[in-house]
Amino acid sequence: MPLTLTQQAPAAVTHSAQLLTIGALAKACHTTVRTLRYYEELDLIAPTARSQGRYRLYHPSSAKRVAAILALQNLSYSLEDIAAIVGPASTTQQPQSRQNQVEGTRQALLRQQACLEDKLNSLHTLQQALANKLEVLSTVCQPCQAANPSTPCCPACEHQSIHWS
Amino acid sequence: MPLTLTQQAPAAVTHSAQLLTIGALAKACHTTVRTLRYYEELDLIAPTARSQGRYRLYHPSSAKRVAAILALQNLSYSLEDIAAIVGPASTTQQPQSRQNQVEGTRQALLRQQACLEDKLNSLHTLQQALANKLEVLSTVCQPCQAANPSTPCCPACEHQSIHWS
DNA sequence: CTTAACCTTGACGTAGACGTTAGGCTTTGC
DNA sequence: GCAAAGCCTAACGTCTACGTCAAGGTTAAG
Repeated sequence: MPLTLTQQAPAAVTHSAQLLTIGALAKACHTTVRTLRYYEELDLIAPTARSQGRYRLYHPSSAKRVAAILALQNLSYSLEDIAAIVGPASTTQQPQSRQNQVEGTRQALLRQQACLEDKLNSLHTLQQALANKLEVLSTVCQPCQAANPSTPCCPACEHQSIHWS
Repeated sequence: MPLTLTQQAPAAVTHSAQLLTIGALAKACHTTVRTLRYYEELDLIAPTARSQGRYRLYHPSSAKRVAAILALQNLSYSLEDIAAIVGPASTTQQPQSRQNQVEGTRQALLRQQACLEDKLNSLHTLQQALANKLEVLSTVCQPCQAANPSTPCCPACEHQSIHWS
């Protein structure tokens, strides 16, 4: 949700409110303070406000964004790719028209969906190959165990490149 | 297939044979010489022999192993994980019993299958979530475009965390 | 025999994603 | 009002997976 900061430079707010310090946010997201600051450097997130003492303060909803970033990282997207997917934190802060917001989100979702499809495809291919190999291994190859280990394995193995070694 | 090197220290062989130089192997695998040497440092591969001038020489079947490594990398496995999957090149060189070979391969395949399953699961979950979000976006959220962009979006969006921003 | 193309080891450089330390201010709890 | 815990900026360190010289030896071709 828009971190509604109607454009005033991050106000010096008392820590009291519902806002989280960076440590609290980190804990909530099971990550580290350093990581969050690094994300800020890359414009992936931005504090909702700053305390009088310049502490970063975050709206609890920021956790969602952080969670999304971490989830994408788990899928081995680079932070650069992730930035392209979730969009920069800074422009995000600027109030856009709701229409733009919705469309932007939609585009991002579609991009992500496309990447995902690719990954799933290659993984499925690999899964197929793996299943085949295991099958051959337990049927054709098993009987040939008596052969000299330094000779090539059975033709079926050869053909399907069962052994890597 | 076993790189049959019946234990003699890599013989000084003339380049002539069926063996590939590192450059040729690299080209065959669409990778670089540096990469292959790096894999050797990590004990992921090893040359079949050396020429008189200490050139690395590889049996063509080495390409399969390299291809396997590259394929796994493509799936964003770290080289360390890959080493665990395909096993070290050095011990692989030692002739084992065929039984051990088969069993080792089977174990490796099973390990790889388990990893793969995990990845596929998280990807599928994400895919589901994505589809849901797109659905909500085009049904529930679309009508609410007139609202003030700085207010939170519709409850459906809120509930499903549609917007990251 | 010479030369271009290729290979050798060694070593330093790089980009991404943080970890860690230093020196110092802020906030909270008692 | 004071200590402990937490946060600040700045900057250097680290790990992975190579890229990129450098200085020199090796091979295949003509």
